[in-house]
Amino acid sequence: MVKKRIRNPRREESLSRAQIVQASIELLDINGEDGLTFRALSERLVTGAGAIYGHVANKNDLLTAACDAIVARTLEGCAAKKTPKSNLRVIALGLFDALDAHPWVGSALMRAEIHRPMVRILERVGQQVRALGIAREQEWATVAALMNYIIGVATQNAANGQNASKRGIDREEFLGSIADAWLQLDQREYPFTHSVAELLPSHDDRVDFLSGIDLILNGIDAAKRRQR
Amino acid sequence: MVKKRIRNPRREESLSRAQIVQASIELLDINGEDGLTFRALSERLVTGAGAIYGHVANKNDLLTAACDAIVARTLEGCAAKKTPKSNLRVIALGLFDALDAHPWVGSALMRAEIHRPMVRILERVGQQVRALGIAREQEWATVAALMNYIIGVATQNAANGQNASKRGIDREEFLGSIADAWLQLDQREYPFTHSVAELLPSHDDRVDFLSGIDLILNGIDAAKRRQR
DNA sequence: ACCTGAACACCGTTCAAGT
DNA sequence: ACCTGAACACCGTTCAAGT
Repeated sequence: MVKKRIRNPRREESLSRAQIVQASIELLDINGEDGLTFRALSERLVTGAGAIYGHVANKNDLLTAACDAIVARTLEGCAAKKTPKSNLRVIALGLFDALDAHPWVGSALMRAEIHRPMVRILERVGQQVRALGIAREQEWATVAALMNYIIGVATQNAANGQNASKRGIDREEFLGSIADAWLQLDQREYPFTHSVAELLPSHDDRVDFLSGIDLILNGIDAAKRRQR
Repeated sequence: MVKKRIRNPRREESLSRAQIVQASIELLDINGEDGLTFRALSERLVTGAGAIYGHVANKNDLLTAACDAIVARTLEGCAAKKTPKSNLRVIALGLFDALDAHPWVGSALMRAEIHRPMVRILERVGQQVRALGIAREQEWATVAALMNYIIGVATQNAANGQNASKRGIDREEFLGSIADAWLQLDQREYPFTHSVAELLPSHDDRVDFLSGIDLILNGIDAAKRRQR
């Protein structure tokens, strides 16, 4: 008896890159970084794994595109309508919340090279820093300080939330377990870590995040004062 | 004819975790992040792949341990003997150079959770920030700003160097290719990015890195002045 | 007790075959 | 021209078999 291979019929409408990117975002939101595989993706799109390669160069390209879509949407929602400082706070908080909602974006953003999504953030932050009117030689370092602070702290915060929910506990409980680990370290070797361990579980992430932004903005003011 | 399975003789001295971590560092230095596989590692250690699991929980544990070894060695070389500000500069530059020499450390450091290597850096930076004598409520944000700046910028710099050498060009040429890509963006949508593109290839990474550190330290001074 | 290495259940990516 | 899906060359991890 000959086995008859039954091949699924050809899909009627062709795939689009936007469709693929949107499905990727959904998979990443549901299952995190590991949730994005070509098998899961082709199943969700009801197509063959190979078909995706017609619209996307490889997995890294796909992850970058998904990340870029989130960043673009987020920044669109942050109109620059007030003072530069207040605009910077709005951008920072917008990204903070976006990374919290899509925890995989943080690590995608930090993956090597200065990709398109990074350039979007660079441009938005850079415009506002320039509007502050500081010396050109200081601009680059200032923008770098702000961007790294925003992305670094927001990514860490998102990872904390994700780790907590993965273990079925809330953020405070999760931070408490980290604090416990810190308190087990040798007190003489780790005095600073010991002393901040107690504060860790109860601190308000968004408030602390914003006060760090203000700290850097104060540094900018100090630099401006000095150059006069 | 019966095939006689020839099994390699049992290794005489047992494996140690330190040996495994050192071999991992060597693989990572040679071939980057992808260079670390259990097959390559067991070949280098002349053992079976499974044997490694007696000393290491999984691949992530192994990568963290390798990263931790580099960070620990680096910080040991940064004795805190002068003023807090100057100590912070020494620590920052030490990490900058270590990540440049081992480009895989940056991404390992940024991988989720606040691991041991991160705590080492937290402690060193925290001690010096505390010595600056700022208000306790500001400490956390200050330390976060410094740590994220140091790790973020150093990681980006290391990735640039690695990407350049991977493509057989030098750092300046590589940054030049990024600048070209930036100049292709719509000038009206990306005015800031356009205006800094020219400066990108020629800027001195270490000098810019240090001036960012000073910017944050200035913010600390400003905060201190305000609280008096 | 600890190592050995085949086996397992996955990956990303390719490409002949189909429509 | 574009999709389909088996095949390929890898992974990390496990575990029966060996010493």
